[in-house]
Amino acid sequence: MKWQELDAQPCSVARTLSVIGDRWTLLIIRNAFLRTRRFDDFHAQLGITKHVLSSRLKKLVEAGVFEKRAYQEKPARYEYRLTEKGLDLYPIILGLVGWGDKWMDEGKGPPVEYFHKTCNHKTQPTLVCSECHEPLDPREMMAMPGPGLKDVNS
Amino acid sequence: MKWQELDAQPCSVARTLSVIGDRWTLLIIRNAFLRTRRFDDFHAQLGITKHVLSSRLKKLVEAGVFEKRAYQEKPARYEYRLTEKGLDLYPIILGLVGWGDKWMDEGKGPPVEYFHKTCNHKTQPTLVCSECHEPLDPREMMAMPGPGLKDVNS
DNA sequence: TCAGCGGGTTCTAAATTGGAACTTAGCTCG
DNA sequence: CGAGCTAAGTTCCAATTTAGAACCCGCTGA
Repeated sequence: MKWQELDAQPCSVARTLSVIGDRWTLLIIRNAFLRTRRFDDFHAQLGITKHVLSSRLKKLVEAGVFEKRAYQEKPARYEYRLTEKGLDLYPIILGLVGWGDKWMDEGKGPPVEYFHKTCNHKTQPTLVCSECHEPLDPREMMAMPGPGLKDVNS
Repeated sequence: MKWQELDAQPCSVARTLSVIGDRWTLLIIRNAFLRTRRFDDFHAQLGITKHVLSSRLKKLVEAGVFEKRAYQEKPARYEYRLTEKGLDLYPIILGLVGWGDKWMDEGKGPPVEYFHKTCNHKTQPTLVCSECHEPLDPREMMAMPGPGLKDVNS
């Protein structure tokens, strides 16, 4: 399977990965959540080559994750801002953070901690069931074909 | 920055991506959660080349995400099972599913739905604050340096 | 004894990445 | 006036990674 065929699969994981599933993209998005917006800042902070950065930003703008907007004219300068669709990637970033904190911290504790301004506490983001609000365990979940699969295996 | 330097960064996102952050790895893990365990099954289901599959499985076993165990001898046959560390990736997979369901469903509805056996309901996994149990919004969160960062910027 | 299976390895060609140099347009300093 | 600086890229070549197919090995069942 080629990379471009990925978004045609009837699987939300594959479709999501077709947008954000490469080496650099999630690091770019991580920095965007830390308020980085400019080409050169991404370049300097990430150590990514300009070539690759340029192509990823283009792809993410096309995908609707970033919006490219001029923050000045003369000379024209642009910034990249997360759209609503991009902001919705936050749970994925926090999922990555949570796993890294738990399994890759080298015994030193988490490098970054999160504070929830709404309730004024340090928070440990947790994935729960929308119905019973209990934390989810993979062994207690069952995957079933949904409506988006209907016409595929008919 | 090279791929191998990624896990040395004082960032849990980077460290997590050093393990699961490439094209195929998350698809392999997705299928593992759907109970795929054998080399040839991964190969057939994913359309991944054997070369890449072999190298990814090796890497994931080294990282402690999968455990390689013989399920028969004569001839020796192996299966790959998620460890506790691997099972802990579930929130990330569900995060990817959730985003794909919301933004990439092509108007047809989700291809796969999840049923929570504990409470007997179809569920929409949700990321909430561990303290106030409200869903998290990136605009209401603040990232702060944690203990794992101390010695780096001293 | 020979076809088939599970679980790989090896090979070559094509695509992607890294790294450095170059471009473009408008400042700003002397 | 011209030299150098800045932001945001593009172009080029070499090195790495991937795709795809072929091959291998130990064992089995017919």
